[in-house]
Amino acid sequence: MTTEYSGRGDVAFSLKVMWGGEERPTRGPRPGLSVARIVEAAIRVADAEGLSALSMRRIATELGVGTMSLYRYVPGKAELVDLMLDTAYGEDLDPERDPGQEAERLRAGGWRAGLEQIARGSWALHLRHPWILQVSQARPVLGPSSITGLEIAMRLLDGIGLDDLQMMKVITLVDSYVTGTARLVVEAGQAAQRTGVSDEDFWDAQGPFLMRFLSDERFPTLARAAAAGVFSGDDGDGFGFEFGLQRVLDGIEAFVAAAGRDRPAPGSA
Amino acid sequence: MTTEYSGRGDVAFSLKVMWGGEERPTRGPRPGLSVARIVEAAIRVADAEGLSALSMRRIATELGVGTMSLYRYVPGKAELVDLMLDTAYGEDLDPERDPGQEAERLRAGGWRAGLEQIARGSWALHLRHPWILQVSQARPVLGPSSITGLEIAMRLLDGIGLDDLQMMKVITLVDSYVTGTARLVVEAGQAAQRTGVSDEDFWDAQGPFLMRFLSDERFPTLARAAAAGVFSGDDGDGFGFEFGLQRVLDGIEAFVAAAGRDRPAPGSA
DNA sequence: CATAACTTCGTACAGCGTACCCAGTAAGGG
DNA sequence: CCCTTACTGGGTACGCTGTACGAAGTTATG
Repeated sequence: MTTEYSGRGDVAFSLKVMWGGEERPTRGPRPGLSVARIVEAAIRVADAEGLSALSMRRIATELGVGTMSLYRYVPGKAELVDLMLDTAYGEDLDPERDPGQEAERLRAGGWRAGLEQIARGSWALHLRHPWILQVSQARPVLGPSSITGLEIAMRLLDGIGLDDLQMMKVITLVDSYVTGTARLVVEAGQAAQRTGVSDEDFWDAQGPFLMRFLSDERFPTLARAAAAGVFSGDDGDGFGFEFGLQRVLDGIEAFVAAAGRDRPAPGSA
Repeated sequence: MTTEYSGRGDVAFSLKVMWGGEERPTRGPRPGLSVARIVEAAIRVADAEGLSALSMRRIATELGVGTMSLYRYVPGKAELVDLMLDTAYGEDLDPERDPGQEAERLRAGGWRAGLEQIARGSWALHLRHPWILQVSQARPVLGPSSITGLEIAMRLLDGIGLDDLQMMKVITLVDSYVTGTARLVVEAGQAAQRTGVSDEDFWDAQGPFLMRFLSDERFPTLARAAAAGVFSGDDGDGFGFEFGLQRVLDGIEAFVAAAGRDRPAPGSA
């Protein structure tokens, strides 16, 4: 389960580091570490071993320093997680291009293609950094990367006939769908590692009970579906990600078309 | 963040208790507790104080027993979580009605209305038991409640022109959307309690940085949207749940219509 | 060169899940 | 009837966590 929280602790600290960068103090010995290096190591550990393996001691070992040295750079684990998140979100952003240019690029193939590309990017990001899904983003700390991503998405949808609130809801819809599905895939993929139970042992244990409900007259539809191979795991479309994404985009497209009929977008007839 | 895992530990035990019930041993003193009472207490604690407050010691205190007594009934915390999940899933199920009857009832207003009702039920369940979203269901332990829910959904969609795999993908799509959105709402709602930072303090800390990007020329669209009140929190439609649900259902409806044209459902012309 | 600012990091503490073990209780067999 | 056996209750202890505190070492400044 997830037990790490974003946006707790010293929010001001996280924000300052994210937006401002670090400034070197003048006196005393040179710092042997940096916030960036700590965040990088933390992401490395979380990627490889999962969020539950991410302890301050583990990060310190990774960096070859004492545990408490980390607290010279970061107020606590909560702030570190904030920084990890914004750093990960920033991976796909080109610092050379501002949000306007990026949105323009995405618009080239139409807003639907652009939205699809954003969704696929987010999907890949979550598969690359599965721990993100375990961070409860109760109060998203608005770092530059997440803000930039949001601006790009809003700009992409701007002028197609939706008002600001509708644009926001469309973005939220796509994001909810992507994260909801990513959760299923990520968790299934890491099940063996995380639970300490191998796939084989798990299904050996479930087997007798599966047989039980497959032959139960109360579950005929499931029995038929199981026989058709529905439960045989990944079919190459990560738990129906592509299928669902197209349905979601279809639904949004219908809405945009209806909104355009009610109130034609500027520039159209 | 989430750090509890379903489907680890003694899976066979969880399944046995879920499907079989407990049998009383003959010798020795009568057990003062029962698995059901422990699960109930655990859910109570998790509902009220969040998953991070759910410790074996806390449950024992709640029940007025020693911590280690719990281990007479449950092999460990992992199995307890399995049982909590299936118990929660079972809340909306009427034990008097079998899946077939329930599906029939849901079909009365058409498959779309039925699916909408399932989605809304799942939505309410997640808001009632927010901790469910923090349990990483890497390997879902197939308890009777989750199986029954799946059978009902499959039966509802049966015969409308989709094959088994397509039906499953539709269900997965709706479920992903609901859980993805529920996560946003639940986490936002419990932010103050969980993070130990009040709404006021949080926004006081974010404020200066919000101002910064709202006046930044790189984020004009966000600035406009913020002025339009897009960020002012819940607008009565839990982060666009209803909006998104209708878009998702629209997308599914279009797909079903297309599938029906290709290969007419049995019973139609 | 003394001082103040800064560094590293060992130790300690409370809380976690739970392994181990012993004491107490009640039913079954002689 | 009582001893054996199976069971329940739960105290103690261990290794893990995040992190508060403070001691010791390093360096730029007055």
